[in-house]
Order: sequence, then C-alpha cells, then structure tokens
Amino acid sequence: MSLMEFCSTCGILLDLNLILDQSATFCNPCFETINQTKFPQSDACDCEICCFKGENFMDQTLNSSNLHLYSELKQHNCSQNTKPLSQTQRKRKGRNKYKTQSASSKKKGSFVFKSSVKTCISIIPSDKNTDTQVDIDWDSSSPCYLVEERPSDVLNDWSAAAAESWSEEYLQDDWVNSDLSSPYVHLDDWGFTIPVSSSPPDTMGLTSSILTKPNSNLKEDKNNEEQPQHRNNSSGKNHHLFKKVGVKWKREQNEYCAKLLAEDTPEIAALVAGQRRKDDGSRYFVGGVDISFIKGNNEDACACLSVLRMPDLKLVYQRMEMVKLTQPYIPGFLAFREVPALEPLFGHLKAVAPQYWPDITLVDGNGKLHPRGFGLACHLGVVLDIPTMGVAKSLISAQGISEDEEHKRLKRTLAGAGDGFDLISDSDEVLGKCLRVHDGAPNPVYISVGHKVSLQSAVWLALECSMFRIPEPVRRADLDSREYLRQGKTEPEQFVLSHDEGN
DNA sequence: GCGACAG
DNA sequence: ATCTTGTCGC
Repeated sequence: MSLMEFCSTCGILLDLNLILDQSATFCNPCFETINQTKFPQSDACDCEICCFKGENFMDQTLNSSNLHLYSELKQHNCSQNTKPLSQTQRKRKGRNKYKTQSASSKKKGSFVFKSSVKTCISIIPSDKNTDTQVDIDWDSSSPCYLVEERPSDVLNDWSAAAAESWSEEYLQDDWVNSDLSSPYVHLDDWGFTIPVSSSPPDTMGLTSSILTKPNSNLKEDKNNEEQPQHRNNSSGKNHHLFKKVGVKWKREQNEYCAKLLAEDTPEIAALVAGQRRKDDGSRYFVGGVDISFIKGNNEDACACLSVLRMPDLKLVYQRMEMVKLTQPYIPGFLAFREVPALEPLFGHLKAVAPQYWPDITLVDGNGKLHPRGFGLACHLGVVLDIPTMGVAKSLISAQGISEDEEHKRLKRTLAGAGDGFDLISDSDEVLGKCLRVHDGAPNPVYISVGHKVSLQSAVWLALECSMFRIPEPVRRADLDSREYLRQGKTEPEQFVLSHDEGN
C-alpha cells in the first residue's frame, strides 16, 4: 500500500517507486533544478511559527541530505500550511529526523556549518548559553585543528564575543604556538598523522571556498557575480581562529593509557568468585557516576555519584552537586569534559563515608571501547586509580567497530538477559561487549573495561546490578541528578545511609 | 566524496 | 547531554 506524494515544488503526483531517496519529495526535474541551486541567503521566512524565523542560510549547494531545509523554507515562504506538521505528516514527508533533532537549535537563530573539507575540525558557537557545535572529520589522517568560522555577516554579536573569549583561551596555551613537527611525532605509533606546518592552509581553503562560492541569492540575482569577489577581498571582515586541542588531548590519552590495567585485581577476582557474598554478611559496593544538564546550558550541570550495596541494590551513598564544565563535548574526548567534574565526588565520599567506598564504579560512557582504546571509564579509573567499567547506551564508532548491518543483525539475535557478543576491533582485539542486561529491555548496552577489571568480570557485574536496561548504579545517578536539576536545586546534596538503617 | 562517531 | 510526541506491548 503506497502513500500519495506530491512534488513540493511543482505539485505533480510522484511515482514513489522512482524515488530513490526517501527524504526527497520532489519530482526528478525539480530535483535536478534544485540540486544545482544554492540556499537563498538572508531569505528567511518571517512567519510567526516557522522554525526558520530569522534564519540565515549559507550558500550551500542543495543536495539530497539537506533538501528538507529547502522544502521547509519554500513551504513557509509561500505562506501556505503555516501550521507545523503533525508527527505522522512529518514522517510521511521523511523529515522526522530534522524536526525532532534540529528544530530547537534552529529556533534560536543559531547556525551550524558542516565542513565538507577534510583535514579540519570546524566549530561554530551555536548559542551563547550552549555548547559549541563541533563537527569533526574523523579521518585518521586528519590533523587536529579546531577551526572557528564566523563570517561577520552570518553570526551575530554574541557569537563574536564568544569567539573572542575562545581565541584568548586558545592562545594562552603554550603548545599552540609550538612547532608541531618534532615533539608529537611519536603519536604516529597510534596511527595519527600529525600536521607539520604551524598554520593550517586547508582551513584557509575552507574559508575561501565558502566566500568565493557563487551566491545565487534569489532576491538579488543582479548582484550575484559581484558579491563573491567583494566578500573575498574584504577579508578583514572575517575572523579565523584555530586550535590544536586534539593533538594535546590525544597525547594525554596515550600517556594515561600506559597505566591502564585491563585485568581483575585480586579484590575484584575474589568478589566475582563469590567470596564476598557468603552468608557471613559481607557485601560489596558498586558506584555509578553521571552528569545531567539543563536544557540550553552545556556549562552548568549536576554531577552525581551513587553507591549501591550489593546484592540488594540499596542506595547507601549519594552526592549531587553543581559543576561547571569548561570544555566542549567532542566525541572521543568526553573524559576531558567530564572527569574534572567527577573527580571531587570521590574526595567527598572518602571524607564522609569511607565505609561505602565502591569496589568498582560504573561510568556512563565507554572504557576501552574507544577510538584510541581509552574512553571516559579508563580515564576516570586511571586518574583515581580505582576499578571502573564503561556502560554506554549507544555504540561509538571505533577501530573498525560501528553500527553497521552486521552489527544490527547480531543485535537481533540477542534473546534475553545475559546474551551478548564481543566487539572486535580491526586488529582482532576484543574491546567490549554488546550485552542485553535484562529480559525486559531488548536494547543492549555496551560494556567495556575501564580500569583494574577484566571484561568478563565487567559483564558479570553489569548483569548482577541491572533491573532495567541501564545498570542501577548509573541509572540512579542519572535519574536523581536529572530530578535535582528539575527541582532547580543548586546546593550540594548528600545522602549517607546510617549504620542502623543498613541492617 | 560524504556521512557517522560515547555524553 | 537536551528537547517532544506518539506508539507499542504487557
């Protein structure tokens, strides 16, 4: 049973069998025309409810992946159908993804440019209160430049201010101006190619390619030929800021990685062997950490450490406090954002309730299952020298592992709690396990070694402390820190189970 | 060539 | 990480 679809441009009835790209709702002739068109610049819709209100488009060429932007714009410009589409309507239009994931940031008048140029990382501040939008080319041969693009006619004042502060911060780092050609060469052992030049020419290429691209602004077609030249010459209007943060962070990860222990300590081995759970009443404790955020603010967050007593999963200790996260989230470098916020929680625990010091801590993120084998769980474990393991809710692409068809097929074979399969890197190392942790939760979770624990033990522990899809220690940390924020609390909150209650 | 990549 | 709405299954 096929649905009726009409071309968004000319209105002709479409033959659905001929549409290759399901997100497209254009007939072939219109598609061809559009495909060579640029987004109209400064041609934003002005209707009250439109999510493109106040939006400026860069003169990107339309293609099948950004067609939905064009159809949205077109729809609202023609002043018809100004009501937002219902979810089912959106699904039929194939624009569900766009609506649910991007609409909120679009509303703020933010602008995100996805670089198509290799060898650089582009950053655009999306909102003065939110995280920096980071788009990274993960080609392993890419140098690690963070590039900020802000043509002055596209981004407004607050982003200019944000960019200034970023640039100041960057330039204070000694390594920014250092010669990259020698000190970092050893990183190549891990498969990274490090840029030799101290200025990133490809980035300039990116910039000029934006500025010189012919701009077919629909409203000003007379000026089309002149404008690119003009803008390209007035380079003083544009600011370009660079940072080589990835190089520094990769080096740090490699240094820590040498200290990583992916085997059970005698204590963990004994615990898993059941020697800590005999009827003499001895129990063990499992910690869980997580950080929750307020919508629209990626700096102020609530960090939480929960400790549960096993095997009854009773909460014995918890601390939540507001933290400032100064670093942006960059996939592969999550630890640099979250570890500084999580570390103090363990200091408090030691001071206040050392009797509840966890035998192992579950971390909301990956451990060895990571592009460089050193994710958040490893990082936290090594820094604090405690046993940790990673529990991630979605799969990170790393070392040949990705959510491909084969992976999806394997996931479907998992029938119940305890079922799982190894995640094997392209160099045949088992980096983690895709594991169904509970019968009621068909979605698996990704377990990997953090520090001082083997994968087998980590899997056993994950199963041992799960009542739902997410193992209880991290789940409690997640749920409670979210609730803390929801109630607008700001003062640290601590809970310690008294000795009497405990028995 | 582009996209996708924990939280 | 955050947002919303709808849907499915027990």
